[in-house]
Amino acid sequence: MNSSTRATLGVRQAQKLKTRQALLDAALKLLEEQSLSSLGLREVTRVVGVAPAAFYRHFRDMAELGVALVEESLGSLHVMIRAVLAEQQEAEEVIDRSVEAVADHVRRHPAHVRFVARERHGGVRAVREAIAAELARFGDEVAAALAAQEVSRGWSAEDVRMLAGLYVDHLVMTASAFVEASAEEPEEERVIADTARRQLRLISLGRRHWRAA
Amino acid sequence: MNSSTRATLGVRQAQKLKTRQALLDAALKLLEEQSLSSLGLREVTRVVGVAPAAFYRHFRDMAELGVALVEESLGSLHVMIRAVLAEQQEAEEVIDRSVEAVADHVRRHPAHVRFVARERHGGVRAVREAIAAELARFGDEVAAALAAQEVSRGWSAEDVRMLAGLYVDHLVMTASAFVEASAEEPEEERVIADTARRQLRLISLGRRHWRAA
DNA sequence: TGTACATCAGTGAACGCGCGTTCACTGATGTAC
DNA sequence: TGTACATCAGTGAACGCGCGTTCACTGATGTAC
Repeated sequence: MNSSTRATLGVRQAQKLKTRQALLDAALKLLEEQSLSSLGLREVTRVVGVAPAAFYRHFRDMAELGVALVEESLGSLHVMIRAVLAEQQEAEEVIDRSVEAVADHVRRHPAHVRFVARERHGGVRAVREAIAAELARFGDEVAAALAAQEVSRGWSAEDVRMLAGLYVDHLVMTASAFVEASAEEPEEERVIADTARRQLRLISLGRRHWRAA
Repeated sequence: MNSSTRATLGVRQAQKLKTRQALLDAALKLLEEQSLSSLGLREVTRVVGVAPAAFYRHFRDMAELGVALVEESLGSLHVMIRAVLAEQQEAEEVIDRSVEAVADHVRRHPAHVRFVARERHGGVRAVREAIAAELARFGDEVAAALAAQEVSRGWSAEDVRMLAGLYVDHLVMTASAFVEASAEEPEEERVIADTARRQLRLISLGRRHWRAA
């Protein structure tokens, strides 16, 4: 905790936040090897080094912790997406930068990416819904950026949103592929990046030849 | 059990297969609401109505049952994919038929589709690997079919495989979307089908304009 | 066909274990004056 | 600044419960003659 946080929140609240974060970190780490619906409250508190009952000072149950993890995981991804969208460059260059940004993001936050991939269709409804809602927001944001581009002149809003969905799905897919490969040979990472780039190039080509209906 | 099965296997083996199938069916049903890594052996045997220890006559553990479910789930999908690939028609028509086939498959086997979507990135390694291997086979098969088409003249094998991967990923994505929507309003199903068709149309357009490198 | 023995799918009781949740508590931090 | 009281994050013991796994068993089915 830095001094400004302490000054704003007081020692007690700062300590509480610290414990909360430790619970989130411990859970995220444990979730590399299992899924949320099988993660135990006691497992998490044991790693953190607090009594099991302390968990309830921060979360009602594991589902609530999961939703907090979704916010944390997709928050950082959101930042990355915004950065890529902000750049205005040649299509080819945007593709290269995007794939590199995704690869980099996965390298920096492998556990977050794995968590989202795993729980996107996982066994905890509240978490699935939180992920779906956040990915839908990404889609809207990408759609807004696409609509502003010259290539989209004459496109219907639905078509732009459809394309944005394709990009977001592709992003999640690529990130999942990276995170699952990372444990194996580094060569595989290059293959995934290369495939992702070619797929994006093909989509970009389809985009340019789309007949505005 | 029909008479030919009984004649081939004998009463005892036929009964054993029946129990095994009952275990698979019960597990699949329970997995609509949870994930494999949290599914208990006792839960499954309780639904079937056999003693917990009977489970071990059929599977070493839940992971092994999960792998059997992967075979069952992707086997039927495999049949569907083959049927679609076998048809030789106009691109537009192939798209419509494919999306309808996927929608139909999800309507017929919702639990299988949900299972694959959930466990594709789930917490059980053996099951993830079984799904990945089977989807890779689908990709190869789709690639072979694409390569045989006129449009692919001059394409490298890698590019064809890249496109096949895009199709398989899109199929899984669309199936997941259908199965998650089904519980809600039927209108949503139409929207998903419509989006899927337009995305496939855009990809098809990109394919036609791909410069053979 | 009938008999004697072998196989083996499923039983039911037992086990030790870790789980989620509750509760009254403690003691450091916060607040009012 | 100092004191008296309030707050509340974290404790530790206790609970009942369902879990996975083991084991010797039973009795229907299969096999050999």
